[in-house]
Amino acid sequence: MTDSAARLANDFIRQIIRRDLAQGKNEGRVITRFPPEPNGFLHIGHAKSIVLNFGIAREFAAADGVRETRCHLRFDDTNPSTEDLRYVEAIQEDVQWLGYDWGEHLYFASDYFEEMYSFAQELIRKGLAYVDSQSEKEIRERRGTVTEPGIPSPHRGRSVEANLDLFRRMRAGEFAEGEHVLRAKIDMASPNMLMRDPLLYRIRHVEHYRTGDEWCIYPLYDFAHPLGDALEGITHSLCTLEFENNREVYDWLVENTSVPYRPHQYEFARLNLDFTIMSKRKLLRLVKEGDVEGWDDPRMPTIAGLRRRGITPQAIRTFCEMIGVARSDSRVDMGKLEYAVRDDLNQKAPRVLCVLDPLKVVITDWPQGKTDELEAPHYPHDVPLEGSRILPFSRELYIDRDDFAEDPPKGFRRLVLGGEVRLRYGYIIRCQEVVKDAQGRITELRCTHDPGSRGGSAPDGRKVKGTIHWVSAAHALPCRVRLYDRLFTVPDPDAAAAGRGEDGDIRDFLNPESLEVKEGALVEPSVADDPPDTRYQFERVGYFWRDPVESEGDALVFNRIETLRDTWAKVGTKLAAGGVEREGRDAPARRKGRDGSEDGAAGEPHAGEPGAPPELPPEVKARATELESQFQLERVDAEILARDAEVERFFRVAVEEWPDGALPLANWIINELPPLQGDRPLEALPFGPGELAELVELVEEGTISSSGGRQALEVLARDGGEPGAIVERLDLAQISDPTVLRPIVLDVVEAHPDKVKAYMTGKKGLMGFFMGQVMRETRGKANPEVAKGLLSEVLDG
RNA sequence: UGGCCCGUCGUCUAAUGGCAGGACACCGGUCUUUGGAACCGGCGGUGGUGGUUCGAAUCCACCCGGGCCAACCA
Repeated sequence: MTDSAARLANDFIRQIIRRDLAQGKNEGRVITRFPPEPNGFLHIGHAKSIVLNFGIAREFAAADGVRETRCHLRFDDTNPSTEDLRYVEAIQEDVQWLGYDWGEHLYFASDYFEEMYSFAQELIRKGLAYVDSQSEKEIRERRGTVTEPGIPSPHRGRSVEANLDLFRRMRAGEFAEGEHVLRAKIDMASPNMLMRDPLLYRIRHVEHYRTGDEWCIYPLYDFAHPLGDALEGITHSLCTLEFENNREVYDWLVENTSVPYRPHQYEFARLNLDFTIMSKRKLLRLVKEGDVEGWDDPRMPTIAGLRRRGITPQAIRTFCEMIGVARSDSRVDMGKLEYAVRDDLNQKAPRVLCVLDPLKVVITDWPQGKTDELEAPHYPHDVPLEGSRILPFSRELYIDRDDFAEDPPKGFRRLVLGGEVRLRYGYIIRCQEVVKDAQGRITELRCTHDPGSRGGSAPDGRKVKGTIHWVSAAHALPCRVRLYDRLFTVPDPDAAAAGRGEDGDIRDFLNPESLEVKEGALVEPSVADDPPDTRYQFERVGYFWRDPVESEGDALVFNRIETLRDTWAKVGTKLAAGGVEREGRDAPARRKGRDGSEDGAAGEPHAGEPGAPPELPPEVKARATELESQFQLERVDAEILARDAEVERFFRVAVEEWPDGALPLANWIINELPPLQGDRPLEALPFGPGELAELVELVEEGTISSSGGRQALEVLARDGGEPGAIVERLDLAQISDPTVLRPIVLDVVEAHPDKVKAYMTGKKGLMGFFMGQVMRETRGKANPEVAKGLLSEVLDG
């Protein structure tokens, strides 16, 4: 597998969509949405969501059984005090720049205010919402805590008429902010805090950037979001993990209002990237406090920042596909983004020469005033693009200061006194003399050249290890180069700040060296003719492009998009670590690895001790003891059965049906039933203890295999029925006859000669593979002992 | 602490009861007029303990660790 990106993504969300499609849900529609709040700029975490949502719409358009796919852009603008048109515009620009198109499906939650108002009235009429007139503080205090239930509002019992009237007057502007709110009437004792009568509407006498002063009541997220989704016919509403608890409210709302569609919410892990932050609020603060130059500062993780830095939309999309989509909290290594950026630019960036820190080189045997025009290709041999430019070569040149060493570290392949080096596309030169100023600083190198090496190849075929970049002093263009590094000094600034307690501040972990400006850099003259948005590789240095903001007019200001991989810098770091006083080029500039992670974990707590059994209510314990002695069950099993009276009853009735089957019945009830049960109560199952007993007995007596038993149980749990009949209908009778099984076993073995060889040479784990094949062939009907015996007979000789 | 969710190489992510695989990173090598790219090879993982099963990363129980929830934010 050389191209992982080519492999179609199959994350859990796409699996759900495929499943829904296969089951004919939503009439073959796959409709997603990206729902930003216009209260800040989008960042790379949003890019993950954009690529997911728009990517799904694009991808599934061609899938089987699909009638329609699309992805909406919906502004979730229900909070007038933080939102602004300027953000709406910036967000649209960012989404488009990333390469996505919402077509005509641009929506605003604020466009639904009237409809939402009607849904609120509907809830009131159904007795499912009420106007609460407690103060904000009272509401908060009476919500209870995670361990204690809340206290119902004294206004919870208001009549439908009173609620309707009050709500109408809220809208009419008769009340001040905070005087009343509209609340859903759900459950003040719910273990899910969000279900404790969530607020639906609040009064805000604030002008909304779109609806002006048309409204003075505004819906809250929990109310507006599901309704917006439903109104737009969203089928799969994808959001991040922190909204997990909100799903219960979401479902409650779409089930209790007469919305046209029934959308479903699925949550995935938001993106966390090392050495940066993703909170819009915190990013806004960096902007406001001047820590960065704006939302589009190239150090920012914002789309605008990445764009200004020079990163391409393709690189961001690739990155998003590389990191995948899952449900576990994660933190992605910067290296992954860097890889995506380099991989993209390597394929398209023309190569040019630029000297960041110039050191003068005089070619003493080069005639004064003579200029040689060298043709240099824009791309290396392995990039399939054409193009070249002219590189002027003259007596006075500049090279980068760290491409010369008076006292070279081991392995140094660049210029040294008395040594040779190749000037890229130019000549091989030899350093004859080092000129220093009064302070001992090197000011000039005096070199001679090999006239026969024009273009860089030695006429006599001698090996010149080093090749360095250079510019001609008389022709080079002065420029400013901005080198960016990570914004923070620690991988997880939020955690680091939190680790400092109350007054922890992420700004304490800002990297003071996140921007280094090279004022006196010199770039080859050819760049003057290029389009201003050209992304270059400055050979041996990194990828750069002209800063679109600072490069007004002729000013040449370059941003470093990304460094090149630099194995020499790594050697330098290692040498330094080994106590050798040497530094590779740039070595200290980039901190690799997870330094700064502070507090080394001392004294890991030990996991896995058996641990005291959970403290059960005495009554449960007593019933467990009873079960334990009555049926000779293991204590743990007895307790599991006793924990739920309904489960215990189920078990007891089943045992009545089959008195000898207590143990297997307990096993099946404990281990096999729960996953099939889902969230249905036992009583809601389409079968009872009698059927289970019958089924388990069929397994125990060998009529069907345990695998067959599980298959039958699946059917039983789904459709109900009579076990014997199911076994009959599905043809699940166990195959224990060796004469029947043997040919199947032989077939399986013959079909996999390579596996057999591997097995013979010791890979015994393959027995599971062969068993699996036999089971597959027999649809789980093979008697495992017999099959295994046969297999072992064949394979082990 | 109540509820919900999540634990797979250093990192991200597959395997949906049947061979623990890929990517990034790292290490070594080949090649090289970029210490780039490419290519080849290597290192390295199912949090723990029990149980169910012929077979468990996957199902069950407990433990450990992590996340989210007590805004009139989203």
